[in-house]
Amino acid sequence: MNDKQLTSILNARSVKPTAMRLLVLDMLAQQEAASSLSDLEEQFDKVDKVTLYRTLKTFEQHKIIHSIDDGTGSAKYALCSEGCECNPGDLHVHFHCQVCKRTFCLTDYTIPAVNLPHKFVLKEMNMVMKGLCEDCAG
Amino acid sequence: MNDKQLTSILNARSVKPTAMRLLVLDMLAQQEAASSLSDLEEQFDKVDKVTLYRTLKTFEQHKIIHSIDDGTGSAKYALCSEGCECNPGDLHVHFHCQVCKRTFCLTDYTIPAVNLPHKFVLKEMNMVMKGLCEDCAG
DNA sequence: AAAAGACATGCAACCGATTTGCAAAGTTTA
DNA sequence: TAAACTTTGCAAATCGGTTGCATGTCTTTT
Ligand SMILES: [Mn+2]
Ligand SMILES: [Mn+2]
Ligand SMILES: [Zn+2]
Ligand SMILES: [Zn+2]
Repeated sequence: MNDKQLTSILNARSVKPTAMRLLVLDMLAQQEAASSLSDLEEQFDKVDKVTLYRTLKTFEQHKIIHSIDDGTGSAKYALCSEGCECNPGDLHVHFHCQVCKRTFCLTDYTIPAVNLPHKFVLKEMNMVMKGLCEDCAG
Repeated sequence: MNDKQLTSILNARSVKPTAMRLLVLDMLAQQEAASSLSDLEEQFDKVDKVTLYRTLKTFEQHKIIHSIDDGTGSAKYALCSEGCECNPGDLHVHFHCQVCKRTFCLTDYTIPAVNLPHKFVLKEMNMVMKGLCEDCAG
């Protein structure tokens, strides 16, 4: 993705397009699986972990990325689709491969509805499937 | 639950019923919501966190309890139902209340099936709903 | 019963992921 | 330009979870 496109994503979410943010956004856009803070840190020649951390926080707050709790103990991050508001209706299932350890957004798989007990109010959901991904299932 | 019942639960899962284990199991049986290590620690007058930790690990390995990753950063534990083998089929949905911070087992709500993309193999699942529990929804 | 073995417990210290504090650098505003 | 605000970098703290190791307890063997 070119600089113009990256900048416009940030602008659309009212996040100032600093050099650092453009770099991080670009890197996120290149990933095929969701990335942890450490994953991203490794892919930079030199970057401050805390700045990266805060950049991700900012992105998350402005719905540029969403964080995924796949149960591994380290949060993963992936780009939100354009116009995503991270509402329960927008949410998709995530898949964590136990072999290659990658976590994928199954963006076409919406989380099935569960009707809760009486009076419970639903605000958020998290659904993670674990097993073998297509590459590892052989 | 009386000592005899607690002992038989442990025996049924081949876990030696030590004084400590009986105490912990009794405490778990009294909870209406899933408990974290710290939750349990607070409820004892005096207990070593590591011993408590290892007791929970042992219980989990022997399927006396299951652990719940509700996304709060601290694992919660709750008793398994009798004869539970923690298979994908046995699994139920969990609900975390964002107000009172309690996490509940919705034992009657099985996780709905999602048919994964071609070649993906499912081994485990985790589904957590978040929002307001019946007490907090008012 | 004494010795040996096996398992359980307690305390200290470590670990990885995340978060905070604070000062320096960079930007925007007046 | 000077003040005000935001972003960045480095150090250090926090937090939940985990490991190492010595001690205690209970069981089995001699
Ligand atoms: Mn996703
Ligand atoms: Mn449960
Ligand atoms: Zn894989
Ligand atoms: Zn509640």
